[in-house]
Amino acid sequence: MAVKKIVSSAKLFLMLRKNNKERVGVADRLHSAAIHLLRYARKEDVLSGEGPARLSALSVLVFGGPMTLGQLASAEQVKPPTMSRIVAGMERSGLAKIDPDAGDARRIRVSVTSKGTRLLQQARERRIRLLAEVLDQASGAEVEVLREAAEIVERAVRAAVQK
Amino acid sequence: MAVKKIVSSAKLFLMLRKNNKERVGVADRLHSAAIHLLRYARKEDVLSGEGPARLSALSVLVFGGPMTLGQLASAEQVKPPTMSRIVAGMERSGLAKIDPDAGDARRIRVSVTSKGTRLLQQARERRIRLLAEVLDQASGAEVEVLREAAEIVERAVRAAVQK
DNA sequence: AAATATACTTAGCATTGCTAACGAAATATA
DNA sequence: TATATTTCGTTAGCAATGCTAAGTATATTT
Repeated sequence: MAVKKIVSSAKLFLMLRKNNKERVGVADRLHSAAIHLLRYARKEDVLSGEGPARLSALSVLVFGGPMTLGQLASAEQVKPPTMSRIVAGMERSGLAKIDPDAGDARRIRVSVTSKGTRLLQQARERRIRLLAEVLDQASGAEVEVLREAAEIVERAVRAAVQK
Repeated sequence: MAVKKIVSSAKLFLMLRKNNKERVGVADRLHSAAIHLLRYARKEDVLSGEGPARLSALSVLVFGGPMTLGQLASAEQVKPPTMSRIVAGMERSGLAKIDPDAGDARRIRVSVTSKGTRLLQQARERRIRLLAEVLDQASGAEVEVLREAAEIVERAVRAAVQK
């Protein structure tokens, strides 16, 4: 089968030999599951009238508080020119506002507006409601497994990014 | 999931919290974890020289076999014009080839080339290797939780999409 | 045979990613 | 102090990827 052919390529074969068999297989499945989950969830985002990059940046601002453009770019793992345009778009839409930085005139301070907070809240509700409906397929025990898995992934990724 | 659409999103959110607090909370965490996981993994994809949409479509072709453009668009949850351009790009890059459908001259049959298979293998290796490194943060028991979680998510999303 | 439906393409728009090149401000160094 | 370097953000321009509207060609239905 095609799956077997793919996984047995040279470098992955080495990893299998290193006792990492379980981790590689899980990484593969996890990757696939995350893709399918988000692809399904993003259907709802269209309703907000804003693109995915703006919604994601808005989320960082709402939960992380005001920050400079560079910090926002770094948080979103995007280059400064890209974030510059995303912030400009959010400002045009009235979702964020820009203020000069107190101590450094090169920097700008980006913060979310009340409209931005409202819009993000609605978008989050829609996505999460949709995913919660998906989880109706799962038993209580399975939901508990998913809760633990989400925490494990968050912790591991946070450690990897920081490294 | 019988939910009246007349209810405002705020009230609906409260309803869900009341009736289904656990699932909504898990949906939220799962959503966030999936975003962070994929954002981290996509760093590696740049090395392939192809964009995410082409890599993803290529993956569908490799694992699902040759199919029409419409089937591919449906599998990727994208509209036909979008897939039309993605397929054209894959053909220009020599990753896929296009043949006329035997029984219906309106359709085109898209299949992966050996170059496409090779490129996908390499991209998969990079992503999965990176994620497997991330999983080094996790214990054996945690990896097992993740394996189960991936299966649960795949099953639930597949059911939801089909519905 | 004619009308309708389906499959795909083309054209045109917006968003989002990048690099290169620029300006302004802060910091380091001579 | 004066100059050089570094840092922060923007502008310009390219490519990819999402969409809708509209067109073409082929199948299907009436």
